[in-house]
Amino acid sequence: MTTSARRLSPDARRQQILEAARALYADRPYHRVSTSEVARAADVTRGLVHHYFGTKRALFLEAMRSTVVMPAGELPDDLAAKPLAERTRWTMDWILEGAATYGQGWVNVAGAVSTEAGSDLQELVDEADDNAARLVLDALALPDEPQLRARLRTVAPLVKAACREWLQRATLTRSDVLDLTTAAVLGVLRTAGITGDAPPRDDRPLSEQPQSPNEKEI
Amino acid sequence: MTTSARRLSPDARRQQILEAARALYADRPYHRVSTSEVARAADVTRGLVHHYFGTKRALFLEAMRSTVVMPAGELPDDLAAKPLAERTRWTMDWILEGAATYGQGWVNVAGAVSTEAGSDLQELVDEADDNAARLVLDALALPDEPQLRARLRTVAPLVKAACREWLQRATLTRSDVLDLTTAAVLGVLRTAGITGDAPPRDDRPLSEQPQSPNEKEI
DNA sequence: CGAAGTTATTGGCAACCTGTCAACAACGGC
DNA sequence: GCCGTTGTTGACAGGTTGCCAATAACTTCG
Repeated sequence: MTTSARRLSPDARRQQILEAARALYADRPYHRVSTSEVARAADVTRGLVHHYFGTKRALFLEAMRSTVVMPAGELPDDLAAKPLAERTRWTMDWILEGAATYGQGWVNVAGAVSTEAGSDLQELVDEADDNAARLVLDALALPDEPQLRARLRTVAPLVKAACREWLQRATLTRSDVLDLTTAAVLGVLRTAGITGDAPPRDDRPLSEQPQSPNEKEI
Repeated sequence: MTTSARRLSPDARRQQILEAARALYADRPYHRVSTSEVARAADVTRGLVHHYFGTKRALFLEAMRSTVVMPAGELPDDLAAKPLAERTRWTMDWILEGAATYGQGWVNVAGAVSTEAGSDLQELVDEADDNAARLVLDALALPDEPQLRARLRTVAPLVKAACREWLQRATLTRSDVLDLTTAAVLGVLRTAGITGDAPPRDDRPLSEQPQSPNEKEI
């Protein structure tokens, strides 16, 4: 309840409004929170909200950005020598730890509905997933090749879905999710020729699998 | 331009309006399509739209439901005898085939942004993912246990993300996605103790993996 | 210390949107 | 052809967004 009848530094005001918006969007979706409400919650005029953020959508996006990004803690770096499987498991455990504490927002924001391809929200979530992928690559001491990162990006939504099954539906336990996500990451990495403890020579586990039914390229 | 000045059967009108809504929502998000526009596109009055669907949100959800559901084609059932890995690969290939043709909508609808936990859209997407999971279980001739289905539900968003990487970003090829999703499904199944009857080159299961760092139950 | 300049903040205006309802008119049955 | 049924319309009320000129708070300078 900061007394806010008077003048404030632009940064402070922005922050104050953003905080109010975050709180409101935390339990109601976009189209059910009006700028008037945000303004009232921040104890300012509606005009001021538009003065700082221009449009309601911009405010929403900026409010979301802070909850979507993975909370970057520091992971133990003493596991550089351990085998890939173990490193992966540690990393996933570390991510789950973050999801359980900070990640209410990160888990809930599962993606974007936006048949429109270049949606603003889609971009935001994609950015967050890309960050998560890069983060995992770094934790596993793997090279940051774009193709490899693309593969890991696809795992991010799986992790989020698994966390929802665990935290919201309680259909899976924490160790279930740990097993699940670890297996997924390792499986995906293996398709990129990364098997960890095996020598860098790609032993192509999928190569000996049956031919695809309708194998059209691209 | 169907002449629609005159009376129509309720079903026909509903369908007509729904189609118009689908077309509009196909390239613009919810909050940027007004009911007036839908009405104009359907060549009816705005009042009629509300008469049939009550609220704009209801119209939106009903329009989405048709694009979110996986197009259920028939899969070849002559692979009952083949090993699990091959069955999985066939199934994923079949899903990718559907995604490439019908699934523009299914792929784009990646999830729901809705910090609000019980969002209507979230429910819709969850329902679709659950259907997909059940579908895969059926294709793989696996028992439909709730726990197993929960695990497979988490793979659905990964498949969608992979399809987006393939179809929209072109960062992965079709066979990349096929490898990726197959590996993910197999990995996830393995965590449920399903290794495929025969021991198929099951190199390193999770059993001999290192203990979890902070293994807190639930 | 007072005046002038900055600029954060306000209040209200205009356009739009959603949801509702009574009135109208097209169609089918008798 | 008349009449009841019902698909369809037009308009009204409340609420929302975006914008802008006016105002007032704070700072700086003479």
